[in-house]
Amino acid sequence: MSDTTHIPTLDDVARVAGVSTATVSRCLNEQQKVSAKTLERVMKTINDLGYTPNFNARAMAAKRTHTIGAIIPTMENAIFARGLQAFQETLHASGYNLLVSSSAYQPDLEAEQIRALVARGADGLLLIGYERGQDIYDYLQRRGVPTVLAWTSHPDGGHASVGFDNCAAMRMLADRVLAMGHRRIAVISGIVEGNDRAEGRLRGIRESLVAHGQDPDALPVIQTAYEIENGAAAFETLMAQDPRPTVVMCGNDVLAAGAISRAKHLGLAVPEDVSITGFDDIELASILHPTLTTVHVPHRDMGCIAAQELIDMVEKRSMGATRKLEVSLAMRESLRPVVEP
Amino acid sequence: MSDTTHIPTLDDVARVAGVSTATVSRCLNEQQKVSAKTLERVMKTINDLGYTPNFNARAMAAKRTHTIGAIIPTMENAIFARGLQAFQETLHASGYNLLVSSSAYQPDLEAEQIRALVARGADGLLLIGYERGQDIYDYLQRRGVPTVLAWTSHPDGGHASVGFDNCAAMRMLADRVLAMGHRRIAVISGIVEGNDRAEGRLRGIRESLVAHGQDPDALPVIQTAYEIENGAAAFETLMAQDPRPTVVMCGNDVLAAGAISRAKHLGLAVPEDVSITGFDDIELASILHPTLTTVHVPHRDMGCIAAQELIDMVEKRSMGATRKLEVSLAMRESLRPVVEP
DNA sequence: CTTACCTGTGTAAGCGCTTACAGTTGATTC
DNA sequence: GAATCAACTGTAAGCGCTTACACAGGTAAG
Repeated sequence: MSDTTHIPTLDDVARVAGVSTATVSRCLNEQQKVSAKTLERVMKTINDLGYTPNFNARAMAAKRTHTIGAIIPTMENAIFARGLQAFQETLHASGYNLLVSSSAYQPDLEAEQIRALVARGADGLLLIGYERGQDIYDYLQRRGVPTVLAWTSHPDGGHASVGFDNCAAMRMLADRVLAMGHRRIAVISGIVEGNDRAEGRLRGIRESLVAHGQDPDALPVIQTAYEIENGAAAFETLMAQDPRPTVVMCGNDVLAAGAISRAKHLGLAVPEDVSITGFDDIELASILHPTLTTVHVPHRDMGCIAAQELIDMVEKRSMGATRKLEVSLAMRESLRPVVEP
Repeated sequence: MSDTTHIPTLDDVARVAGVSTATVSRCLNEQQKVSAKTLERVMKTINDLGYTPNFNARAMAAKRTHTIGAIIPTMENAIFARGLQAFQETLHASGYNLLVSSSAYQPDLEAEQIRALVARGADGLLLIGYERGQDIYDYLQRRGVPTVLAWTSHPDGGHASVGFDNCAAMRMLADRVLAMGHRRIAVISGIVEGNDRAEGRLRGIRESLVAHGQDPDALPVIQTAYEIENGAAAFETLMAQDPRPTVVMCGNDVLAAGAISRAKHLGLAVPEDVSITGFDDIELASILHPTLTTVHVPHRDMGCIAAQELIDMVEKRSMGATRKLEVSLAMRESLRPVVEP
């Protein structure tokens, strides 16, 4: 046996089956255009030879890849896992494949990955949030790549998007916190720069303060990357103030998990000594001790709808709509009313 | 402005810059073969035109993609996140891109994705575990695709692999559990069928029991998919036995997190009423309450080494070695000695 | 018996790159 | 001054597919 094993091509199949390459191609892509007899013979040959179509050649000739690209800010924690899973499942059901990249919250890396996915021939793209350079939107438009923005709700509906209003959502939670009598609020926020979701959430708290006659500029805020350890460190810093905050509102559940963990180390009881809130309602939120009060985001719905929207744009060249989903509060143990002294 | 915007190709660049396509290609791939003057002019043209090379055409002509594929069983939880992140970073540093798919622990889906990645021209593959059909290994060999197996240590070193001995690792933990006086052990295992890691871990416990003169067949075991909720449900079932186990050993940290959460709901104190152990030492393990005693796996090292190994195999056509990493016990609060009655 | 049409198949022209090979030029050597 | 060579650059042949178009043969309609 020679070691120069030949990888079978469509030509090989055609030759062995005694038909033209066009017919083999039709057997693969448009079976109804081929007679039953020919189809059977060709399929048998394909099997015998162990032939697999070359994806790149296919993409090149057809100018279609049935591939959708998605770029998410991080894969390290579960923030996007559930939504992306639903996105993937919906795509798969319609015969599309998903290619995922992580941008590590770096705009230039995201730009690079967008170009890479487009260069690979992605039929459409899913991006998180709306805040990015106009040049990127121009590029996407020029290349004619349908794009859906998720996890956000674009202020002026210039783009197709599926998400929710981060600001209004967090404001709803802050309203509740204030209604419970909390007046000394501190915040652990994600990095706001270049992240419209984090910015919106923080703004929601400030707006709520204003509506309740509080001074938003007096609000203690620490911005930090979404990692458990960062949440823990920020919590400790915030609790060193005098007087201590009665509640620490976190930009997401991961930061909140860090805060709760550190509270325990510091000998602080949650919620007796200090209340803590999160955002996202990932699985983690309900197994923490205490269970975490947070904003519930319909991740699976978001993923499904985004996929449907994108497929529609790809196949019908439609414009793509703006879909706004409702969020709700998940009231659990980690938040409770201020006790009068 | 017409709406039939043309996407610039290498030909366009060549024409505008007044050189041949070969020269443009050289500017992109082997700059040292081009004169400084030509290079500058071509690069300027590329910029002016906003040209991006077509990945598929490139892959086709060069028969190289600088892309590595990885198929992991799940993206839903963080089990593989850290290792994969390290894998990705190491690849990136050497100019390779990573394509990730999730097989959802389904062997046939994994097979399908292997073919898909090979069809896309992946230069190499990372797979988790060694247990899969011989046909897949044959296929990979025939296509000449270098492959590294990770998260496992293949019994007979027929394949390149980077991992650890799941059986020995879990046995080490079980030895410790037994040394602490526990005799009523129960196990929440991952699904063993088609998962050599889960099988090895379970076997490790049994081997330890035998070594300590216990009957391995009397061990209560529940097999379930790696999800928090499943761990919780299994825990409740196991604790319904009479007499109750004094320790519940879990196949990984995710199951353990579910067990701890359910223990709280049932009013059982951990570790006072029952000890719980995990496996993997993901970030979650140290923020649980109580903190989780588990087996620490060097995920980052594993990812880095796997990447280096794979690149070496791709570029030097080397055979690929078998690398076995050491694991250690992370002794935390959730496990404690049995208290004499 | 034409004419028209439908079904199934083949021919061949690309898709946008890379690269072996073949020049062309100017500098260097004897 | 001819020969040699190095440094660039161009020509053109694919890479493995899809698909517009052409064509053959059979059926139905006039």
